[in-house]
Amino acid sequence: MLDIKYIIANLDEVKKKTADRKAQFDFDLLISIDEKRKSLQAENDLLKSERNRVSKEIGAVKKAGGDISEVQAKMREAGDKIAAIDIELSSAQTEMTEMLMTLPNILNDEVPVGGDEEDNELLRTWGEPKEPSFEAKPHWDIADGLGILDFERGVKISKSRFTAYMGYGAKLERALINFMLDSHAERGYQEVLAPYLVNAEAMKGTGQLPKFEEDLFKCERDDLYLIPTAEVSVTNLYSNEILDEEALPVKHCSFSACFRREAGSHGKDVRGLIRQHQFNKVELVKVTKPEDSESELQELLESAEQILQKLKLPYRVMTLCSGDVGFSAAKTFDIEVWLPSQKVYREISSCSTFGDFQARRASIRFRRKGEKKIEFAHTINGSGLAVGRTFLAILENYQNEDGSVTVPEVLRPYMNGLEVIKI
RNA sequence: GGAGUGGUGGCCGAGCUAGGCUGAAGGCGCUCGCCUGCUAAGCGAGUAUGCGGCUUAUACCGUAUCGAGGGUUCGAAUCCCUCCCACUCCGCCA
Repeated sequence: MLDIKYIIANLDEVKKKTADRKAQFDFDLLISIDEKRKSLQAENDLLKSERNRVSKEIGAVKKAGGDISEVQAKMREAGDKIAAIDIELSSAQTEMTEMLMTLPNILNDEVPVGGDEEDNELLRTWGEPKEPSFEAKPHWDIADGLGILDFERGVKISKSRFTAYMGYGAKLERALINFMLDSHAERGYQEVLAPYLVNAEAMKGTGQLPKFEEDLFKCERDDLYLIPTAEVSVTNLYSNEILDEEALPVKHCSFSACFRREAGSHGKDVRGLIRQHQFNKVELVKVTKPEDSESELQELLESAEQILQKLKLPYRVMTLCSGDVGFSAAKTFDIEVWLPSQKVYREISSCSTFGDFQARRASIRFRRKGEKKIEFAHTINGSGLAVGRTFLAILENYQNEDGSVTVPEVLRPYMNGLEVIKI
């Protein structure tokens, strides 16, 4: 959420940045609601002030045995008026907040202006895409051959886009999770295991609600939502808190299953593990001071990249353009891993800084040592990495001509020393 | 799911069946100052947040907030209603 005061003071900039995203927003309406809200409050405060003053007097007079019936009647009228304004005021406040909750974050200046992912900019590339001497198979064929993924049975017990991992498949997935968590822990990230079901407040805090309800799985009768990413649960651990400066930066790594309805992506990536309703992910989450957020974002990006480097998987890093940056983010880097079967790079991580956007929504604040003033923190997060996509990238990049898959060296300690997955 | 207890400031904890002087006693913690050879103790002062106003470095003023929402009242932490949450016991269950 943006600060209404900031919006008013920097209206042109905010309008331009919103337009760069190709987002629609009625700023005139917002401003008029805000003005209405302020004048209502001024009027209301004045009346309440008067009421408080007179009420105290009434108490004193009554105690002294004086007559209060006349003032009482007058105050009754004042009370009615206050009640009426209260209703108007709170509806203006609600209206304003609801509007603000649908306004996307302001993009950082470095974000390239562009329409869609075609306009994303290449930041760097790591590793050489290997050219196998044979025709690279897609991961679903490899997995089928090895019996490590059971797409049919996954669908049988649930629905499409749900998959069962079998045998070494399950083990490889688990190895990846542990490997990733251990790697991040070495870099100072504290591990967190948080709830997968969260309330609407948490979803509003990180920006999934109110705008993107259709993307979420909801447990209607309990009024809880399945998290689409651990970002939601981990970031919101600090909601409505005022942190000590020394507690910053908060650095967490968190494994979770993630649940996404993938509304609007029917027919996309229907085969294989690329786009599942449920997938595993190790998420990195930071809460920082404003002045540290840029360097902490870079560090977080490197933390995500090191996983691919250790796994020796070729990748590239893209700076998302204005049209492709998500609603809550101020700037985003995507890491894309090489997939030999499709000969393309596919997203495997998304690392973003949110400025104080989420912190305002979730009310995550901090106080500098010796200062009285409270400031909003900055939040940062990124996948480190999407485990399912890492799994499939390994199958494709480490596949051998005979259908077996070599286990990346760094994973072998997590696989009881297994070097090759074969039939 | 059944029965019971309870939700007050960073924490503990008064106040809540006599509704006003209680943003809220007291204690702890913390901050600053004093004192002290050092530490401890002691002494003094301070110590919630949102919104609005005014300044804009502070300060200050108004208002709201004692789980949430609503009601009664001139006035509610205190009375009434609804909901939420936590804890204990029973049941169930990993």
